[in-house]
Amino acid sequence: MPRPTNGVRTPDAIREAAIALFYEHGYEATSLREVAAKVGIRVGSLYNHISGKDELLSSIMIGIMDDLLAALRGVLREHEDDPVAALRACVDTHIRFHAQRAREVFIGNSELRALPAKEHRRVVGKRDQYEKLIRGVIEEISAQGKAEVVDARLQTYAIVAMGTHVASWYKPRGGMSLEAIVQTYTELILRQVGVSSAAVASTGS
Amino acid sequence: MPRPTNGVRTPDAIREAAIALFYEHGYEATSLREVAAKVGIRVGSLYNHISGKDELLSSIMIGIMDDLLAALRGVLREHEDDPVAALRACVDTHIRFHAQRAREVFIGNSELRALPAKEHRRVVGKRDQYEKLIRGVIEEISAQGKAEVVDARLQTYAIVAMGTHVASWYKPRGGMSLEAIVQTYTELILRQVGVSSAAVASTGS
DNA sequence: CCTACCGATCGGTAGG
DNA sequence: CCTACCGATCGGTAGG
Repeated sequence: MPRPTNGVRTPDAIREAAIALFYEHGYEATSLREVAAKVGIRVGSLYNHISGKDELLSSIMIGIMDDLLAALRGVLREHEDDPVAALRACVDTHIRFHAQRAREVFIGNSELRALPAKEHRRVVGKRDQYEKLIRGVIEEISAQGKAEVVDARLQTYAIVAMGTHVASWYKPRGGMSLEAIVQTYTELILRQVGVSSAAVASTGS
Repeated sequence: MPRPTNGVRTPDAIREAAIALFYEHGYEATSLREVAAKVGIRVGSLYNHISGKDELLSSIMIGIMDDLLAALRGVLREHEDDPVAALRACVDTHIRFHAQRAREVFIGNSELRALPAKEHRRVVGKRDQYEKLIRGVIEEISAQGKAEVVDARLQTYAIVAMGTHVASWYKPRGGMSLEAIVQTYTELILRQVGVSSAAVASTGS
């Protein structure tokens, strides 16, 4: 029965503290005592909210993948009829998500090996689903003759890699606005997929 | 005075064992006892060859960056007169290096935060140099009017990100040959930089 | 949510 | 290169 003295629920505070510390020092290098200290409680009290350190990591990693998948699915539903517009929306969502939730995304990519086997498979499975959705859009564009696709799998990887990379350097108060980053990357991706100018213009921003 | 009983120098064996374990479990999750066991000695004996766990990590990370920089500089020297050919060579070297030395590259990207401040700065400095070299090539192509550069920094990032990503999935016995991966990524990068077909053809492989 | 404690393991050292 | 050991810290638990 945690006291919500400051308006923040203890489970949320634990999650936020864990994200900040796992991001900054890594999962293995973070002790539950540090997490507890950041929340303002003692280590024993953590166990009223979590079952263990690995479950804390698993919930963060599965949560971020679920949110990412949900965001992509939502965006695809809005553009079922126009794959070029869908690709633009995918890139937009992908880059924004990776920039805005950079810490969780970074954890998701760097701590996979720290997960128990079962949770490892779940996270990898969700990542595969995500890639398959983007790849499907690229193949649709190709099937409509609106792009010159060389290798849909590698071209999907190129998109994924950009997001991961953005998450590693983007800072909200950095030199470049998120809008500008999204716009530039969208342009690069469209070039890379070989979308013709006509197709771009017909759905242009 | 280590005995070279099996033809492998103990320092090399320690380095190889550390790379394998840091890659598989991470730096913090790897104990020096595991490293020693893999080499076939006891933990105390490690200290005849290393000064500490962090120095072991630092030497791996600085070593990989030095090798990567040297490879890129060598390739640039061969194409000083033709920036489009230089870019092709950069991508070739970048992808091959990241595929062939995937474990070290992965460590280099995931364990930066585990480095002492001084070594952290050194590694980041070398990475900045690397990016600056690639960016310079892109800007040269742009200055010669042979490409449509949108943002040289982000386009450099896109190249770097692909290599990092390749390092995360490439397996020598995987389904796709390294040759095919290099060829596809080169094509994608050239598209992305906006190199005109004529310029590509004039230096085509 | 706290105090007090557990066994296990860590990086590193002494001395040979 | 080995044995034997150090203090520190870890994740987790008992009992309140």
